Order: sequence, then C-alpha cells, then structure tokens
Amino acid sequence: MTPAPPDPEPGSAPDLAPDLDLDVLATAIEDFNTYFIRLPSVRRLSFSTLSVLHTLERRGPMRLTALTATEQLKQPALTSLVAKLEQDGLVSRRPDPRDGRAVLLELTEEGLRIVRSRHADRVARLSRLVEHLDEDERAALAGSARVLGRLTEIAASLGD
Amino acid sequence: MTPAPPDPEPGSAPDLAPDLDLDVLATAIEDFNTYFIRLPSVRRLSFSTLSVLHTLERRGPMRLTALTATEQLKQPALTSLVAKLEQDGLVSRRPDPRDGRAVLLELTEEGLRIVRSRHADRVARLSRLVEHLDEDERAALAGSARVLGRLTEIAASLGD
DNA sequence: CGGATGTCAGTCGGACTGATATAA
DNA sequence: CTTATATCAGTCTGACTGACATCC
Repeated sequence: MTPAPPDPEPGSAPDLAPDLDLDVLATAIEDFNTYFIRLPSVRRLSFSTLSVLHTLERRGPMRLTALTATEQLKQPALTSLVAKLEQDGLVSRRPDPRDGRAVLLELTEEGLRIVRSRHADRVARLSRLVEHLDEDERAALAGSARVLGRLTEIAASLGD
Repeated sequence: MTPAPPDPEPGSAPDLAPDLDLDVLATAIEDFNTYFIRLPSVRRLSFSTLSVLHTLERRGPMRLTALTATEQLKQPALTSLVAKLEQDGLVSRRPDPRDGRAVLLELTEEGLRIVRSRHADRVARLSRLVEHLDEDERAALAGSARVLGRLTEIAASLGD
C-alpha cells in the first residue's frame, strides 16, 4: 500500500520527512473541504454571516473592529451585517463599559444554537463516513485531530 | 498528554475507536480551516468564482448544469458568472458536440494558473507551519493526508 | 486637537425568481 | 409534446468607497 514515490517530486519538501508531501496534503484538505464545508444553510444565512457567528462562538464577546481582522469584510459591511443579526436575534450589541466608542458583540442563545447545529451536522456527516474506515484509518484520523489542532495553535502564534 | 476523557461524552461515537472523538475532530478541522481557507484573493475573485475554477480544475470540462450540482448556485447565476469568466479569459465555452443544447466549460491556461497559484500559496503556508512540528507530528500529518483522501473517496462513493 | 470606533449615503456586482428560446 | 439546457429581465441583498458623528 501507498508505494513510496520513486523520486522526490520537484517542489516537494526537503528530505526531513520523506513521507510528508505538502502538495499532496494541501490537495487532500482542499478536496475534503468540498464535502465538509458545503452544507446547505438552513436559514438562508450567507457565508459571511456564518463566519461571523462562528468567530463569535469561538472567541466570545468582541468589538466590531476586532471582527474586521478575522472576517474578510470592511467596517461598514460589518455594521449592516451585525445590525441584521441583531434584528434577527442572533447577536446582542451592548456598549463597551471600558470604551464609550466601542460596541461589544455577543452571540445570543439562538445564535449559539445555530452554530452548534451546523457543527452537529458536520459531526453527523463525519460519522457516516467514518463507518467505512478500518481501525488503522480511524487511529490515523484521531492523530489528525491532534496535529491539526497543533497547526492551528502554531498559525495563531505566528500571528495569522 | 491528551488525557483520556473520564467518561464517554454524550453524543460521541460508540466504543469502537475510543481515541477518535468526532466532535473534537470536526472542531479541529473547522478551526484549522479559518487559517487554510481565508487567503486574500489577489484578483478580486469571489468565493463562488474560486469554487467554480477549483471544480473545473479537478473534474475537467463539464457543462453548466453539472456545476449547479456542486456549486451552491442556480443556473442563471452560473450563466452570468461564467460569462464574466469567459470575458476575463479564465474559462472557455464551446458547444457540446454530443448535445446541441449544452455548453462545455473548460479552464484556460490563465484560469489554471490562478487555481495553481492559490494551491501553491496554501502549500507555502503549510510549509511555514510544519517547520514547527516534530518528527512524530509530521508523521501524523502524512497519515492525515492519506485518511482525508480516503474520506473524500467514501463521500464521493456515497453520492455526496 | 489627533486618532480610533462605528455609522450613514450612494454605488455596484452577485444571486434569486420567473419567463423565454432552442434543441433532444 | 414534453423534457432538458441555457439565457434574459427584473428585483434584492450584500459589499465597497467616501464622508461623517462620537468618544478617547
């Protein structure tokens, strides 16, 4: 299984980890993501909207400007996006007690429910796929979770 | 490290692979993707546009209707999106010789160049992160590439 | 006052629905 | 004739730029 490549591909990583080809890895993640990301969104929420909800769920209350760093949106776009989210009861806005200019954004219970529901859908999808794996493959997948977590840590520590 | 959970989490997988927690895995992928996906797009190309280019690169020439299955867009949206891509020289359109109603879409050299360039950016990003991993972690990552590939195969065989 | 935070106004492109032409 | 493929027309949401109010 998985025959060793006869020659190192040009453009691949140097010799250190002969079994780790970043080109192959990136391709695998890209292709897997076409299945992992493209959930039909129940409530007609846009990609940007879902991304904002996800960020608020992970990082907790934050101000609008902080969101412009992680989301691919400018301030005015976030103002109107968040205004809509507040109307729909998915996000609450309150003044920052420590800075009168700023506004703190936080998920409401309903907003939290949506993020968790999408996460649960992904877990369910994964679950169906994992049924078809053997023990070794499942072990490799458990290892993936750990090392992807490490990569995310490293990326964060390098300042995005 | 990674202490075993004292009790199986409610909602986790059954006992078969005690070390594989799908909830943790899904979270790891979600978080990693915030670094992997959000490349600034050089040419002001929208998310949908990039997705179409990616699909054409992976699957080769296909008709517009086939794209509606994989992209989250309706036919009219694809018509205008593709019209723009043709104007910009990223995609070529020619009549399907086997069906006079249909149009075959194919990446041009320039379109291909864009997809490959984004892929190369991701490889470069990964490369910077991987420098900070030890040997065991790199081995785990190589295993990830294989098992993610398997999951994608399985997902495809289950009909999305 | 100068800099940061957020909002308002006007414009533009991207996506939807519904209707239409053409070929199988 | 009915079905499939693609396009056209009109509308609406979402994002941008530039100008502005407000607070540190």
